[in-house]
Amino acid sequence: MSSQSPIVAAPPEHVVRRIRRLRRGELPCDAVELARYLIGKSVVREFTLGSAARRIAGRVVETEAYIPGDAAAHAFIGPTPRNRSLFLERGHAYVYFCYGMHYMLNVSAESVGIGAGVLIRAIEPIEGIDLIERRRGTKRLLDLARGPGRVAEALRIGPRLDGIDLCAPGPLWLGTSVRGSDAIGTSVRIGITKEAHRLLRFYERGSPFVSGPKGLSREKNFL
DNA sequence: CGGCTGATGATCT
DNA sequence: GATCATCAGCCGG
Repeated sequence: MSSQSPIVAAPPEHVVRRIRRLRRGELPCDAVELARYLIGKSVVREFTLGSAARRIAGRVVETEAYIPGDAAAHAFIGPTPRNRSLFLERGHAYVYFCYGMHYMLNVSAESVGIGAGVLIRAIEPIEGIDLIERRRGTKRLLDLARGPGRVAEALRIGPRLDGIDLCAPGPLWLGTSVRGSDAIGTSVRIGITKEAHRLLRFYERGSPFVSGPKGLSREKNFL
């Protein structure tokens, strides 16, 4: 596989329509387990464009867990106005602004009052690809949502979605997987300096939609 | 393909 | 004033 266009086909519309919203009870009540669980699941964005209802959906292929007591986690310093969504019951969105220009989507983990989350680092676009291309300003499929900043831009996620329930009907929710997922690889997390040795990044093995240095997503990381 | 860097602003010390 | 859970663009091999 080189720099040529990848052999990846989005599922046809009738398959995509089968996505069912995940109930909160289906989400593991543990950030690490949740991070693994979310690989292969769907993220669905619903919004109106002009007067038309539109939908964008993707398949999660890469996550990172930020666990209680983790110095690299935003929740580590305790609740603040910025990170309060991390302390919500599992399955809520924590959206924050980083590096002055990117938003990032996390799914709160654990139970109420415990600050933990799962960063969605990459998704494979499966529905509304034309809308994503327009928003992202590129037609390169692999660049549409590879990396957490790109995920948020692809899904039109901004500060207004911070704190919303991802297990309820609304503009953004988690759904079942549209296709069986491959084995899950593990590695250190990307872009942090504290707690850098912890193996809390998870990704779908072999997926070209996964972000980060190639060496982090190789065979050797499969346990 | 890999490595480097400037952009750009909220949050916290 | 430093520190970011980043990205696009540019440069070299």
